[in-house]
Amino acid sequence: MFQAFKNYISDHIQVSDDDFDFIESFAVFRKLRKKQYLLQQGDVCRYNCFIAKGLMRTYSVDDKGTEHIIRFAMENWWISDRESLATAQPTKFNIDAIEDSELILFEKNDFEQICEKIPAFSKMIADILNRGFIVNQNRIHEAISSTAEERYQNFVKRYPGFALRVPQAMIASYLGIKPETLSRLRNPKTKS
Amino acid sequence: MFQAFKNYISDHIQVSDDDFDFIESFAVFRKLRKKQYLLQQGDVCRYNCFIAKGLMRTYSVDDKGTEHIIRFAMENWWISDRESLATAQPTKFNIDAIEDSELILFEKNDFEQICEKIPAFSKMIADILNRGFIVNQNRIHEAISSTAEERYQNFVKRYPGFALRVPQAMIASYLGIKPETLSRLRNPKTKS
DNA sequence: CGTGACACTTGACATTTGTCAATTTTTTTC
DNA sequence: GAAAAAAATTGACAAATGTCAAGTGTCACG
Repeated sequence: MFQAFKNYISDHIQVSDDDFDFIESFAVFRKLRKKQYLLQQGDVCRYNCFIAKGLMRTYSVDDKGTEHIIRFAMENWWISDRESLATAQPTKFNIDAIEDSELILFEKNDFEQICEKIPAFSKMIADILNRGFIVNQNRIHEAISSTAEERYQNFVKRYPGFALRVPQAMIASYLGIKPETLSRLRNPKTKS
Repeated sequence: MFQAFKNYISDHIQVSDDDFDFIESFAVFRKLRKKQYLLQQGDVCRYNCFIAKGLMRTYSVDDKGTEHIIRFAMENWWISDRESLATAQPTKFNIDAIEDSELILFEKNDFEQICEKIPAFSKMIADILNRGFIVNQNRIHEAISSTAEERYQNFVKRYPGFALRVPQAMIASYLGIKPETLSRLRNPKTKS
C-alpha cells in the first residue's frame, strides 16, 4: 500500500530512500469498507490522510437528516478536515468511504515533523493547499454565478472520474440541488 | 502608510527592525480612489497586496454584464488573485476599490524572498492561506446547504463591518442572489 | 437649495427548484 | 437467477427566486 504513496511522492518531488523510510516510520495504514467512517461529526480530526485506493467524501448532516457533500476525494488525493485539525475543535463534518478504500494516515505532529525535516515535502503540501484554495474559490464563483445545469455540466467535465463512480444523488448533494432536480436536468422533456 | 502594516505584522509575529527595513525595501505604495481598478479581467496578477486602509472587492463580469462578487476585503486583509499569481495566466476577475483605499504591494518574487529570509513571516502567510481555505470551505458548505435568507443572516453576523459599508446590491451579488430578492428578504410582507 | 445619480423598494408575473408520493430501473445479495 | 434493496425517474403541485418595469428615497455636488 505504501508503494502507491511512494509513487505519488516521486511524481511530485525528489526524495531519498532515507527520507522515504523516515516518512514511512510515521505512516498509519487503514483499510475502510464502503460506508465506514474515517471521521464523524463531533470528533476531533487528528490525521492528514492520503488515499492510496478508493473513493471518499466529506459531508454534513442537517437537522432534517439531509446530507450535504462538500468534497469528494479519490486515489492520490489527500483528505482531512483542516478546520478541526488546525483548531483541535470537534468537526462538523463526516468523512466516509464511498468505495472500499485504503488510506495512509499521518498524525498531525508527525506530519509537521516530516514537513520540517523534508523541505521539498513541505513545499509540495503548501502547493496542494494553494491549489485547494483556488479550487474552492472557483467553486464559490460557480455557485453564485451559474445555473444548476451549468454547474452539473462543469462538474462532469472537470471530474469525469467522480461522475462515473459516484451515485447521482451524491452529485446532486455536492451541487446543492435535490436528486429529483438533477434527474430532470439530465432527462429534459422533449418540448411539446 | 507603512506604519499600519508594521502594526499588523507586530500583532502576528516577532520581527526585528532590520527585518522590517528589509520588508519595506520591497513595498510598493498605491492609493486608489473609489471605483479604481487594482486588477482587471485579462491582466496577469503580479502582486500580493496588503490593504492599509479602505475596502476592496474581487468580482467577475459575465456575458450579460452582471457582476459576481467573490470576495470583499478591508483594512488588514490581503488581496490578490492567487490563481493568476500562481500560474501567470490572465485573471478572470476584477479587483477594485469600494472606498478610497491605501495599499501596499509586494511583487511575487520579492514576496517570496521575504518569505525565505523571514521564516516567521512565511509561517504567518501559510497560516492565512490555511484559514482562507477553511473560510472558503465553510462558504461552500453554506452555499449548498442554506437558504438565501440564512446566508444573508450569517453574512451580517460574521461580517458586520462589511454589512455596514457595502451597498446592498453588492451583498446580494456576494450571496448569489438578485438585489430585489435581498430587499424582499429584509423587508418581509406582514402577513394578511 | 435643486437636480441628477445612485440605491433601494415594490408590484405583477415568469421560471426554477423543492416537495411528496408513486413507479420503474438497476444493483446487490443470497 | 430471484428477491430484496438501492438508485433513479416521473407527475402534480408548492415555494423560492428571477425578471422587468415603475416607483420612492437619499445624498453629493454644482
